[in-house]
Amino acid sequence: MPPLDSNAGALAPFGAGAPLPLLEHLNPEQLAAVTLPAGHALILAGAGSGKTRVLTTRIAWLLQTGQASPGGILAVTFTNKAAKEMVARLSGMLPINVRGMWIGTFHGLCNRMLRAHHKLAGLPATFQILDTQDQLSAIKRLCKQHKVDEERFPPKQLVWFIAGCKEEGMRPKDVPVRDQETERKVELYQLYEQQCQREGVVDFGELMLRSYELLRDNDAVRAHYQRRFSHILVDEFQDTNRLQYAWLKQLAGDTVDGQLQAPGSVIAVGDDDQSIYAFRGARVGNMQDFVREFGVQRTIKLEQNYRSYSNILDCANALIDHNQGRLGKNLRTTQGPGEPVRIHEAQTDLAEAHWMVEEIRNLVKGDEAPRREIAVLYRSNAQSRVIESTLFNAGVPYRVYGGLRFFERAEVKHALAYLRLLENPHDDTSFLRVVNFPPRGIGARTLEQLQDAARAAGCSLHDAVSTMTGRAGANLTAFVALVEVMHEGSQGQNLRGIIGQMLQASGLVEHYRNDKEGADRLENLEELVNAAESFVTQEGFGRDAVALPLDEQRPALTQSPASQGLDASLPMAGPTESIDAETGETLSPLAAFLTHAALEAGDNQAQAGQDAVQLMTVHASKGLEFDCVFIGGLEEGLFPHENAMGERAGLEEERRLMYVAITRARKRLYLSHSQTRMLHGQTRYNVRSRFFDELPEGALKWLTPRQSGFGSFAPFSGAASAYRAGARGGFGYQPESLASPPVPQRKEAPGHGLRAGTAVFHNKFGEGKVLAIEGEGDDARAQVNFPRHGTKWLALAVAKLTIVE
DNA sequence: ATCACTCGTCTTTTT
DNA sequence: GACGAGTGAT
Repeated sequence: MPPLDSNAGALAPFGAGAPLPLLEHLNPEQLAAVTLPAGHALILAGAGSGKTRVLTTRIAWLLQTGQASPGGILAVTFTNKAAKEMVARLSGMLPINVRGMWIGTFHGLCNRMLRAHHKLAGLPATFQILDTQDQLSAIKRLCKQHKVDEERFPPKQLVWFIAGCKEEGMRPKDVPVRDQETERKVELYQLYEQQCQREGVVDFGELMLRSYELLRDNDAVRAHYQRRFSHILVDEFQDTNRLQYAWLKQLAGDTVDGQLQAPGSVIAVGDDDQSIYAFRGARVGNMQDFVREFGVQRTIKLEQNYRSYSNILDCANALIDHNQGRLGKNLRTTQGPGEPVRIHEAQTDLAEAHWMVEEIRNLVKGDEAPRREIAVLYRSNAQSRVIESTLFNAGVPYRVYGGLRFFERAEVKHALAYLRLLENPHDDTSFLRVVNFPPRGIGARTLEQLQDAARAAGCSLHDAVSTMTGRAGANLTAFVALVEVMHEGSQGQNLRGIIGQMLQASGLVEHYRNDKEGADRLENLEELVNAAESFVTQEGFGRDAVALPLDEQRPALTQSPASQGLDASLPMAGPTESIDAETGETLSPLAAFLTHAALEAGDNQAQAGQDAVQLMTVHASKGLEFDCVFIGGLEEGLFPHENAMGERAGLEEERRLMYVAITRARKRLYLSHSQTRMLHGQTRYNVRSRFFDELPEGALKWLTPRQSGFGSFAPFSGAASAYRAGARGGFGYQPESLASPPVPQRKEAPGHGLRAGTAVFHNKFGEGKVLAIEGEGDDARAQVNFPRHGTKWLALAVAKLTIVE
């Protein structure tokens, strides 16, 4: 989409001139969605139907035609990635400063609202956000303090319980108590809330719930935002939970006699067939509720798929048709049938991996697709191990999505904990995290005493330090003094200076420098300084973190009449001055950065840029697309997963998951299953997934002979279709007899294919050159020289080295 | 305080 | 089978 021509003609109100360039190349359904008249609407956007394009073009069109000002739009997504993408595309379409617009994640926007009205929301101005790790450690601490039997009430389960309550919008008093166990949990929920309040921290669920309550309980605030946001757009609506839906309703308007009086327009974009997050509270039913409660008049289906060939879409359509209660949608394409969907049966998980790698190499060799356009998808993370090692042995570069992200790494969290103490010394979670790290002679017993003292006095650990005596007291006092010194040293410094100073003064740098395995960690700490730097400059320390857009961040449609007199940066336009008074504050760069770190964990893509095969779970693949897709482990018990097969809802979600997986592929799709698989250290004999029987035969090509109807007629089909080896030995079920043409069991001989002079790539160290090889098999080591990190000996069985061609 | 050992877990995950 | 958390010994 070319950038908007900024002459007056192009900005003429809708209908006054030639068709807008913005609207070119849209199909009729897309055009209808983009130019919907004011009013609530549901857009059912199938996979690959140009959903993001429609969403962003709609916003651009609203702005361009003067129907909305930047400040009047609220667009909400689930992930930072999606929000960024929307912002990027929008700024490509219009010469607009999108920074001050309310485009972001649910949590990001809630945070923004709470920062602006922190007093009304009952929070300190500098409240910090607990991530899941922090939340768990806060709960553990609480459990210890209240002598909770952690056998009966595992902290993890409590976290889950509390998060679940909040997702349903329930405070402790709202939770129905059926039994003693629930009663105790509710009690702990309440204690946890008190603890968080005392420490000035909120978890993710709290961010959402507080923001909802702020709107619900405060007429002036609610009225203000309702007036302000004339256009609300929601992405991935099928993934919203009850609370998020309720939050949207508050923003949209007030309810009279069960019907929402919402003058503005709410556009919900989603796909019920791609709802795969029920396990974390997503409620597809919100789509039906939305239609009913908002009195939706217009529903538009985007069924034209621009991604895949029809064989692939036929599979997707046929599969999902087995689900009940769908809103109903069928993907179509004008592309031809393309290649058949290939199906392979392997004898073992290892053989399956070998087959995949062989196919991948052929694809790359035959120039069918670059490696980055090939994805291997799996249902559970455990499956990645075999595939990774096989790829590694074959010297095929690959990249695994998911895993530990930057701001979740231990050393980074340590550093952040120090920074948080600078902002708020009463943050006990952070206090405990670093009070003895690096070690300074403050042991568990001392901390127990300190916690008792703090509880007795009803104060923070920081304030309880003064009650401690003896050597322990002296050590604690020294720590508090250290924090105080760091705090004073940070005055008048920029963010980079503050962090640099903290890294030195805390002893973190010293500690990792003395640790022989600390090099990576030191590097990550340096990276933290860089992250802070780019946060301040490029990221413009703004969208999520700053209290509210201030004057210098005024977003405006430059040269556009539409923006005149309508200013996104005035949150409190209108007769609500009493609230207005609250909004003049900005967060310090440090506080803003800490918020950013909590709200956006960063990615783990150290090796971005490398042309590598993409490995990820099916969940992680949502929203992505690839030329060639492999889906492995299509076996009863694994996909569909055994834990989900019990009830229809669970099985249907598995089927949607499969639907998501299939629709990732543009050109080629490979499905595979294995007769046996190593799981939890035991070999399991698996039956082919029922999903194979739900695909249209005409679109398939069986690479290995199909065992007719085996999946459905297995002698032991049913809930427990996966059998443990040994438990059923001698049942007459011999994998050998059912085996298809034997998969060549190639022993990966020398495997690594490295020799002196080979150019290699390492996830951490980048490109380097092999100097020497030593040992064989699992003991093989290579000496590699990396320009940036010097020469290192790396065990090939451990280090991820790929050969650079 | 640090290491070595056992024990338990093991579907999916963003914020 | 493999990893992390928690515990006990030095």
